[in-house]
Amino acid sequence: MGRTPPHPDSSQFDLQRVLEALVDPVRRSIVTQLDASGEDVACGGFDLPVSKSTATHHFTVLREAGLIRQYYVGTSRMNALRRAELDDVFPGLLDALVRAGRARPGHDEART
Amino acid sequence: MGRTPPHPDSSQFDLQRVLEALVDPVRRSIVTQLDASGEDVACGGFDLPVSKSTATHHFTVLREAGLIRQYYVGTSRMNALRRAELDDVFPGLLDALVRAGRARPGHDEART
DNA sequence: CCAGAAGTACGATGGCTGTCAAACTTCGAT
DNA sequence: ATCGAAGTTTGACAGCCATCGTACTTCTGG
Repeated sequence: MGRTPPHPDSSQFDLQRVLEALVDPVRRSIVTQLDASGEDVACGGFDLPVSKSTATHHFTVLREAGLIRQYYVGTSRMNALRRAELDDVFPGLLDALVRAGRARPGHDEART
Repeated sequence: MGRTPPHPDSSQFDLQRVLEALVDPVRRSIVTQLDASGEDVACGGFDLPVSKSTATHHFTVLREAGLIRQYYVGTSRMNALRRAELDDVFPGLLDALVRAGRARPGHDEART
């Protein structure tokens, strides 16, 4: 299992899938935190209001939609935002969402 | 019933709600068609792969999220994209989505 | 070698929501 | 005053998906 899980190529990105991934507040929070941090972040490094197993599920959905890239470092699973590829395929989308999340108090940013 | 139904003020727009509205392919198709047409369109003027009652449901969701404005003309219910207000509150979001829908073959544009 | 940390896998469950058909309401023409 | 067109309402139903706990796997540090 240790090895890197399957990631879609950017040529396979699908808008429907991406939106389904981003419509969940927890997942959007992950993307937002990742974007804000500017660095890759381990699963445990996020502030999420759900159990570990649920978090795993969300990371999987994000990965399969092509939003993040995951790789292992020791026992930690690191997560990287696939910004360049996303911007290439869906120009402006990520930025608009991140901006929107910042502007509106919204249900983003989990826990304190 | 004839009278205009309740519409949220742009100050009440909520990102979560907007995304929940736009994640459905049928609803996104409505928005896309509305954007492409440039004019207000009656409910019956859309090309949708669902029954009338389901369509009514989708229009309601879009209206309550603030994406469209609805008003009656005779027995027809007209739909207008609230573009300016949306652009104001969520800059770039609508454009990014419409562009993305055009670029990727995707599940948008219903029927032929 | 062992304990613990970091995740994953696996069911199970509950709630939401997209879908439809059928009956009803309104408005416009004829 | 009637018929049809355009939507709405209501209720039912099915499928999906976010969530959790528990058990399991792996890797690291002592």
